Amino acid sequence: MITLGVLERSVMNALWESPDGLSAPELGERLVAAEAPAKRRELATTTLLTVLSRLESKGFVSRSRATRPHRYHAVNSRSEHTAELMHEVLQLAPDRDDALARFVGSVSPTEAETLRRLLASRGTGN
Amino acid sequence: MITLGVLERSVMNALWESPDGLSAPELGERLVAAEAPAKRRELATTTLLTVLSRLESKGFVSRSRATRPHRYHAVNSRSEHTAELMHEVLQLAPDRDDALARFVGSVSPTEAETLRRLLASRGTGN
DNA sequence: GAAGGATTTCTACGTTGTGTAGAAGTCTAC
DNA sequence: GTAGACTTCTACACAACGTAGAAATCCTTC
Repeated sequence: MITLGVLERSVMNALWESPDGLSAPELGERLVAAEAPAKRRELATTTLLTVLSRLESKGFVSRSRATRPHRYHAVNSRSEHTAELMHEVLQLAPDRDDALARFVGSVSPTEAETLRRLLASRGTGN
Repeated sequence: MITLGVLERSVMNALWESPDGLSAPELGERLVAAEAPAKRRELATTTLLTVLSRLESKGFVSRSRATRPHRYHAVNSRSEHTAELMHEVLQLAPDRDDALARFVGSVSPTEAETLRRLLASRGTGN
């Protein structure tokens, strides 16, 4: 399964919260700001560029070369990403229905309600 | 997130399909049998023991030292494991409801039906 | 249109997780 | 108590990730 390292995840989080995308230097600012003051630390811009390139290869990030500090965007929203991951996980199980049952059995009542509403608005599917 | 390597996953699959657990040599047999004939290949028993130990550290496997070839059991069923993973993924998203919505939006009609049935039998939750 | 600084790409190294298994140690049946 | 089965220890290769300097490229300005 495609998984992300801790820095990669921070980067994605920053991008997900920036609808207009970010340049590498802007990204740097966001990341320091997001860190707990105790362990704030600068990351070299080249470091971020490397990570962004890798995320681009993985298909999580797209880059616009139009402007000079290139701008990077998250390809999918965080919700889409999460949903996709959940599907990947589910796909790995041969006993999908059973897994779904376990999953539903362990969601919070609030989430169960959300699910019900969503399924209702989806139509019966039959 | 806790993720498994490809051999680790094969091992877990074998264990999930063996309610009575497996010893390392038994596990070896299962694994060769499960491989496509083209690339069948023996794994040294020590290799399997290493992997099993690591899985034990990760909490996925328990071992019984009562008998001499130790017996290894999966701690959780595959469905439980899958459901747990799905929860982990969901937990990482700050916008859980949104992620759930995306998820539900992309399940197959059959799965949607399954979900409805499961949610119905769960009670309203209110 | 050449120079200089900003930006990106290339290259590289340390660390960690996983696959792999031999060597060394331990246990049990005889 | 010893041989052989079994386990633990140790080790190495390889990939992914974090990290960043060196080298190359690209605008801007003179």
